Amino acid sequence: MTQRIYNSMSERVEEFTPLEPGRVGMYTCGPTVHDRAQIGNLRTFLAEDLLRRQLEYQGLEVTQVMNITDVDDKIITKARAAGQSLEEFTAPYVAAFFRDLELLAVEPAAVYPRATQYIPQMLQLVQRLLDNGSAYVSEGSVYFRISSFPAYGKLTHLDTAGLRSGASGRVDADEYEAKEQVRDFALWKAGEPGDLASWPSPYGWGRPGWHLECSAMSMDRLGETFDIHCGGVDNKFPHHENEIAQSEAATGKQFVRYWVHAEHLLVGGVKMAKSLGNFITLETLMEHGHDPMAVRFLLLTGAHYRHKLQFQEELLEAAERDVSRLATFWRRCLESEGLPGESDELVGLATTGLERFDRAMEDDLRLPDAVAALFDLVREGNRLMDAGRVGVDGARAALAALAAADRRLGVIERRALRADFLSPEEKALLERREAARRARDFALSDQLRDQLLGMGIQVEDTKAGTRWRRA
RNA sequence: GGCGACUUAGCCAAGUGGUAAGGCAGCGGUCUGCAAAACCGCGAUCCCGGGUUCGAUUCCCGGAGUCGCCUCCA
Repeated sequence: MTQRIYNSMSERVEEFTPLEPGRVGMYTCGPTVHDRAQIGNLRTFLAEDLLRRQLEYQGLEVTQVMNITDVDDKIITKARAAGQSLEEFTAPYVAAFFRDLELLAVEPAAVYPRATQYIPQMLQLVQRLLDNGSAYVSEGSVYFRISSFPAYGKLTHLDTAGLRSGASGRVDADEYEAKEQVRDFALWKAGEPGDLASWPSPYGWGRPGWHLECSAMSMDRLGETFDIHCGGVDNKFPHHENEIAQSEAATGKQFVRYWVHAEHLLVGGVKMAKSLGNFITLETLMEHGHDPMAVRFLLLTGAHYRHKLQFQEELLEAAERDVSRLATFWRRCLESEGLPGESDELVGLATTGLERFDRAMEDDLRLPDAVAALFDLVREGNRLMDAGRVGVDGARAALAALAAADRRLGVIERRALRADFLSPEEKALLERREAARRARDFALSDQLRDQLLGMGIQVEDTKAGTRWRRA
């Protein structure tokens, strides 16, 4: 019943034991709000949601912190171009981000601190680093002196001395002139007074370097050593490596105990990214008629979180069928309450099904495997129900197992219970069809059924009577 | 150039030293007035070549291909 999780630092699956029994501190790198999140970003947040839900399922009390980066070069450039303040420019993207999370049933973090609210804490951290010789001031900026931190590179296992600076072709060499060494990174960037992103500091006006905020916020909210730090794989280097350096150099303590990284979402074989122009947002998918629960299901179960996931919009159709199948079975269990049936093979199947699900989840969140157990349960449950061999106990047990799984999966109940109501016109159509069908006027009955389907209502005739659902 | 990951049926994708989950799609049935939902049946020499082993898809070596990171990145 203990959780196992892959730790990027050790490069192996480890047993998870929190620093403080029963409580977990979890920091998750959040969005930089210069644009709408694309679904590759969302995949990472969903993986983090899955981990958090799993830990809570195991009875742990999780304090999750997710930062919002509301000051960085892109934001500054765009805000300046729009003639807006940082706050004005980022507000709509912050709102859109929270809306996406809510649509995807992501459980809210305890706090969402923003970089612009943490300037004092960041400056304190900079001062500590200057005081102990880990940093230096140069031309109004402050840089971290990597040569002072021998463990640098321990997360990504890179030999930074041999790094080919600029190998990615993304860096302008001029940027390095003020540094002692090319690999040193900025803690504080010199700026101009009165600029839309400039704060006073002992080193002059300026703004924080990107890595600094995560160290300042995480240690402020979770302590100088905390349990879990998550993010996308592309944040391992340099972001997380730099966080480790500046945090551990400042405190002399281990910064993070377990590093958890989610893999990329690929499209057409390559990483989905804003800069590549191959990105897609949740909003777009919804405009295409896709259900957010299908998006959640696909991003979470389409592949294990540490594996790349090939996104194709057609896969969402399959995901929709999957979610619908689970939700249909859920409702069928609800409706089975009170049926006589025989007791009750389904009770045992529900138990073993959930055990299989839990076992897979405990082993580094192997959700794709866990879901297979769920589908086995659904198939068996349907089979037994078709045969009239399910009673109250079985239905309840199956429902309980599904609910337990859904505490992690997070799609079944939401889909099963989603607002289902009929407009007066729809209701009238349904009643007319009922009357026609009773009169065995199948031509009219079928025509009305087609009409309803065109309106998104699937009509089903069962032994127990006619029912309907939103297709 | 350095480091790392991946390669399993039409598609997505689990997994194991003893001949391979699940889903979607497809085909054939059952049920239904017809559908829908559901159920039953049908599909894989696990990238290639060596090696270790009684036995490898699973471990080791080599090769091919794809992808990621190497200071914007989830």
